[in-house]
Amino acid sequence: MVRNSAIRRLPLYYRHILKMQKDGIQYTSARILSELTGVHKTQIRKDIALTGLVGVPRRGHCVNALIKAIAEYLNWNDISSAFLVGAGNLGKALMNFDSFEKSGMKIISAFDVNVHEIGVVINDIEVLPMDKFSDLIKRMHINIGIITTPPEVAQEIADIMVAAGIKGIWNFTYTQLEVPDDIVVESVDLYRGLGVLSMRLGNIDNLSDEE
Amino acid sequence: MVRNSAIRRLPLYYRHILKMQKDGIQYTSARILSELTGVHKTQIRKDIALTGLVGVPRRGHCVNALIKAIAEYLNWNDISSAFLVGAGNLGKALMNFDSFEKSGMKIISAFDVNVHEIGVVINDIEVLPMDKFSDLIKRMHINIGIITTPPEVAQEIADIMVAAGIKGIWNFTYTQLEVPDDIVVESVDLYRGLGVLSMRLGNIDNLSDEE
DNA sequence: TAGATTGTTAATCGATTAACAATC
DNA sequence: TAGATTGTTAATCGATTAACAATC
Repeated sequence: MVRNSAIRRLPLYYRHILKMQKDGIQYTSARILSELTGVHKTQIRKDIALTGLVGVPRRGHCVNALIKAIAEYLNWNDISSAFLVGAGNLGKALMNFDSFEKSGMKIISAFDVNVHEIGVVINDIEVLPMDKFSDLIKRMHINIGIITTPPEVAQEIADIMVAAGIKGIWNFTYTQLEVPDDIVVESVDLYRGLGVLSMRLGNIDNLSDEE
Repeated sequence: MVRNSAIRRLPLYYRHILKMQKDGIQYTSARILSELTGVHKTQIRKDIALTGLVGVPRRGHCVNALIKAIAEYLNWNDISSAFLVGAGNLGKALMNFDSFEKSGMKIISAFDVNVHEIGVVINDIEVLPMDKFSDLIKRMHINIGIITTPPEVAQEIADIMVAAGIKGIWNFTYTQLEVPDDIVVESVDLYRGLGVLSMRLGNIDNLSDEE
């Protein structure tokens, strides 16, 4: 079983390597990537090894080959289609992220229950009424469901998505979704990061008070 | 040094305990929280111990005391003021999150370079021109800077924030910010999660192909 | 060749889980 | 009392880092 922590580092390397390609650099090494990202060089070697790419001693890795290997490993070449549910500001923000397509995902349509949002087109993505969701998702080959609704309805939406045959859910609410084991769920819980920020800032204040 | 991983779990318990309070439940236990969150019960005991709260054998922990202890530990009681830079959709989405105030942070003003956004008021937060940023931040007691700009300008904004005396940065771009050691940075990099989702979905497809 | 880098194995570190005495 | 839960110490697990032979 490959560890998620390794998979999470690969997009980081990827962006730096992409920049190197743009700058016309042909070869890079674990040492260089380590300096750029702060990740230990042995870690980087192991992560690259996951992709199956073999490097050249004394020269490092070919930038073009690295890009290809990482994109292939992360399955970023064949793009999954996604439906987004909840076309509020957060939903709209995601619809505006063009570069998701470079990361293996394309948002095809958005859905909302709010009549004021229906018909709105953002970045070529139309907001449709929620009651068309199940019908459309079965007809099209949609793999990913994105949930940007209020937390109270997240589980309900997830259930609808699973019933419609979705394979992966990107959940932007703090609700912990209950889904079958074969469904991949990736959650972004903003409050957890905010806890760290708030807690660490509190410690700084307390320290200076003690001086 | 307290581990970030523990701090990240506390907001999770907090929400479940808050719900218990709402439902009139007076006592809870590590076993119950474990069932709700999926976190191991010993882990939960250790995390609660961090807050300094002592439980009652055979009964568990008092819900009200737990809420108080976690909020205090995460420093969620004294609310830090924040300035947000980048009033696009993502920035607006964050401005609309009222519940951040319950998590120790309040967004006071937003800033943007786009003249069309200036003057816009969202959820009582006004969007001001970026050139007023440094002046205002020095006059008010602002601890947190939120970056929801395009990634290319994130470092520049971070530099301005640090120069203006900000103590913590919540970074929503994938740019890896370079800041002095005493600045707390919490980053939300959407692409890293998308890598996991895409990669795991690819494996599912491959597995079914092999059947 | 000399030296920088790879890839891998071993050691360390930290986080998670198991075990268990103490307690009400 | 009996039994469920706490809090803590010990054991395990996994991830990170160090060490080093192989290579061009």
